Amino acid sequence: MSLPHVILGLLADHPRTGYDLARVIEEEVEPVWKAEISQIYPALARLRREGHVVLRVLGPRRGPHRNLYRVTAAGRRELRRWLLEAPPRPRGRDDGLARIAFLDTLEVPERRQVLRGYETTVSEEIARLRGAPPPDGFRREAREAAVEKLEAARRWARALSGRPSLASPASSGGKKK
Amino acid sequence: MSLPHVILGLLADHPRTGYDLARVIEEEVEPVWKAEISQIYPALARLRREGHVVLRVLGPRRGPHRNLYRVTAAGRRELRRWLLEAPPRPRGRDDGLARIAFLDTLEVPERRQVLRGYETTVSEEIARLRGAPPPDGFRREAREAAVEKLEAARRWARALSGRPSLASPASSGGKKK
DNA sequence: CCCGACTATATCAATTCAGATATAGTTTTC
DNA sequence: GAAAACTATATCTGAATTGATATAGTCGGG
Repeated sequence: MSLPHVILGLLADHPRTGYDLARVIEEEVEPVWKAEISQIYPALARLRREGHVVLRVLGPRRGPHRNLYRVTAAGRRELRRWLLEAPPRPRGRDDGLARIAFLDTLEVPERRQVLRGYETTVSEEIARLRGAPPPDGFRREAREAAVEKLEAARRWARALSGRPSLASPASSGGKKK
Repeated sequence: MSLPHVILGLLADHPRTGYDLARVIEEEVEPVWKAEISQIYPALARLRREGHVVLRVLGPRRGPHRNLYRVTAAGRRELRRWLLEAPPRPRGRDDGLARIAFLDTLEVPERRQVLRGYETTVSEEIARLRGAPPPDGFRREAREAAVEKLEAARRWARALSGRPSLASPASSGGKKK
């Protein structure tokens, strides 16, 4: 849903090849959006069909031929339209938290183990993002926001696994049927 | 990737129908994982093929016939295996933040508008989750974690939109690349 | 000169996900 | 007593996403 617009946003800066887009997305946009190279070529083809980008082939004078994509005026309009549109509800999907949601079925020591595993995964991701060179402009801000979210998750996990008892939290309101 | 395991986790509690699973996922698991009803039936069929659940048909004595699914011992083993497995790196996809990453291309007043839009969307989601009756046990904890993440995003958005200047952030301090 | 690494474009199959639609009985409401 | 809403199962289309693979040129070492 958003990939074509992420591509338009990157191309708004300056023209790029598909391969280049894949690299920039991985290095600079990644925590906020990600895409495999195999997704990018079809997306570019579609953007081209819709007239949002144009393609210039750089002949194979030195190197393999390169397809350089450039945003059109229509592409910039579409980018603008998308930016001003209200974002959809957050997707909310977290493999790590999904595991924690079903911790009831494990013994207490194993619960601790899973929580530590989640904490580790989150910490690794934070370190990875903090270690990488920060992008410029609002791409940096957006990445920062993603890190803040991860740090909130880590704080939460630490607080929970630091609790003396990891008994199944009882329902405070009593059970309904 | 995780949906079959979420289903196993819910069935570990007690047997349920597909429709019931859809309802519980939406009401109790949602911020952490979500699934349309159209995803659940195929997932159940596959779990059945793999011997992780069995199906008992409740004849249409009163009402339409209901397919009640129950976890098998193999299903519980698979659930346990998945719970103890290290979670993958967080997916990191956020439509709202993706917009913010490309704010450079807009005029300053519009940047503020987009930030407010993000803040609103996040706030609405928090309110929705806080308003709904909390689930039991670790499902409640996991939802709480999801809310913490959302609140971190909101704090970040507020801090940014409260800034007097929303000029494109230069590589702060750093002397260019 | 060959090997491996890197740049580059591209396709394929498989899965996941979203949205819509079809059917049918039951319960609630006007 | 008819309409509307709810429970319930199920399928279909299309799009998004993932992971793997194929091709081919350039560049630096050994």
